[in-house]
Amino acid sequence: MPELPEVETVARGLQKSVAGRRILSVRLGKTDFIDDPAALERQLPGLWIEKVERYGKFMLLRLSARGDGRGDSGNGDAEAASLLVHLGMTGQLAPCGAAEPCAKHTHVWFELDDGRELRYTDPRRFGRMAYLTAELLAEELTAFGAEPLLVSAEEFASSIRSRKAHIKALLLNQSVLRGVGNIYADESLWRAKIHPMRRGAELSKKQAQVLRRVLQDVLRKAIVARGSSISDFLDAEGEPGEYQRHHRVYGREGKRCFRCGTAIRRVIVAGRSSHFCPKCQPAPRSRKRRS
DNA sequence: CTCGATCCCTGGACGC
DNA sequence: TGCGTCCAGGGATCGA
Repeated sequence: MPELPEVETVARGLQKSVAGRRILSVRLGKTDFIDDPAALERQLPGLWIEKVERYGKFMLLRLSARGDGRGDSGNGDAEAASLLVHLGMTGQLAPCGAAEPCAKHTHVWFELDDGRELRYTDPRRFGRMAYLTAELLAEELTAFGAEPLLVSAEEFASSIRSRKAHIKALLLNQSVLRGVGNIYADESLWRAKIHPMRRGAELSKKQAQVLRRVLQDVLRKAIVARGSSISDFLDAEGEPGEYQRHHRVYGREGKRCFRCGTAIRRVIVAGRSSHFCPKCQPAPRSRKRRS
């Protein structure tokens, strides 16, 4: 399940393996996850992949019509377009030899100028792909919140403490922070000793400060470990990540808390499984019942 | 505007 | 062995 560290891992891999290559042709299978399939087929052939970047959980393949691989001078930038890719739950984007057999659920093939193909595979098709001009891309990206690894303490605290929603929902909300998903939300709440159903506005300044620090720490360590491979995440080289070995609560319902030994519990918050230690992460006071 | 519930999709786990 | 059911979850959408 690609979240920020997994997408960062894939983007870095693709930056190494396909940046500087030219797209010769595009072939499409199922297209219900593509904004405008015809635009891909029409616009991409002939363009160079200048650079692969991450934005939240998105990958941005920066394209150009010239392709000296240097971004470089001149105009043209007004024309610069990007391929936006979201891996959803099960998406994979990786290059391979054009002659290699295709994995099941391969839906997009980009023929490259070096005999390889960049292929997109996604069984559940929760992902998204779109060809966007610079202008449309800029518009698209305004909907997202701060980058978790760059957000200042002040901005983080104010965006959380001004909200009444559950803290878990806020961490998952891409217009608040971009890139955090279920695993890293649970892991950072456990480290910060904050119950997932606490309200954003309930957090003290100190708690917000701690939460930001542990979230950044978890994300950085997960990037070093090349992400978490829970079910089927593989990076652009086809390798699994290692960070699942460091999980403290995610997927550990019924097992002992690493800090206090209490059984880890799971509740649904914001429609998602939320794992927490009932002792280390005390529940908010429930308003009803007093004897 | 804010928040929460529902739905999309497929493969894997599990019960009988 | 096979069939049915449930669950995983990012994000779009809708209603309160």
